[in-house]
Amino acid sequence: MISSRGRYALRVMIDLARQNSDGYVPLKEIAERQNISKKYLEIIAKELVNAKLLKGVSGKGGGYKLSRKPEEYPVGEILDVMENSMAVVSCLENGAEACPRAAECDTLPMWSELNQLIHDFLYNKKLSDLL
Amino acid sequence: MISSRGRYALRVMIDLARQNSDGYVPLKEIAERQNISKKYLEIIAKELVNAKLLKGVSGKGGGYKLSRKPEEYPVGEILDVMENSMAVVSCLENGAEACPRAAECDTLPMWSELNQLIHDFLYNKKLSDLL
DNA sequence: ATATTTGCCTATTGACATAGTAGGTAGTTA
DNA sequence: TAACTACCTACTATGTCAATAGGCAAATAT
Repeated sequence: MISSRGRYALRVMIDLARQNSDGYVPLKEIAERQNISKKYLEIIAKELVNAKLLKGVSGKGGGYKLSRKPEEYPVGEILDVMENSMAVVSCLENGAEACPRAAECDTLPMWSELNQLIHDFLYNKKLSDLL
Repeated sequence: MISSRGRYALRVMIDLARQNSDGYVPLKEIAERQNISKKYLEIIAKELVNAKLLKGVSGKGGGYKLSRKPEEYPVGEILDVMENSMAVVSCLENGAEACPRAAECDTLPMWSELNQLIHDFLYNKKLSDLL
């Protein structure tokens, strides 16, 4: 299940893509347009900056802007930054310890297949497809 | 993310399908074979009985058995019983209150599409495919 | 009848993630 | 120097998940 953080992050990215100004857009404006608590969006924006998906500049005239063109953001990448894990089962999480039952597990192939299906869907979909 | 409850439920169903006896299989045996706490499996088995996926009989000689043939259990149905929600976003949950932003939501079509993809995958896959 | 087996019911615990709030610090421009 | 803006740390409330514990009820074998 995609959390609020992930969904909000997507809305911030969409909002920024729509402003398509070369300048920086303050979070206050985004929060008002999207009707989301600015305080909460700060957490989200910070993580997007850490992951280099956004550029942030402090001070008067500062704010956030996209660091790439909208066509170059896979939706899945944005969600991966925000979500704790996008894997369908915990044993397929990135960095999970190898399951001792893996070789005999009757369901692992199914989970892998589903995981791939979701991954492909979300990485083929681009931010520009949501504008 | 599929929880332990969902994964364990699937293992119980697979185990029962493999015993293919007409009699009832006590949970104690399943718990030992699958190496899962019997107490915890009781919770899971109860829910499967409530949903009519299993038949349970108390007393000596009692236990559980499948109420259909393995080919007639979609994996998705088993998981739906155990998981709180299988929807990718909360606004698509069964019985969710209608989101006021639905008409203008830029991401809803994508979530619906992904939701359908997952649903189809899990309902086309049958318990018999996991044996 | 009675003991044994087995499912079922209620309650509780600890751990963890999520959603959100609050207040303050530091950087940048006018 | 004033105003604005991102960023940092900490806290709280709520909910879900995984698992345990003890006892009751049903059904059978002896």
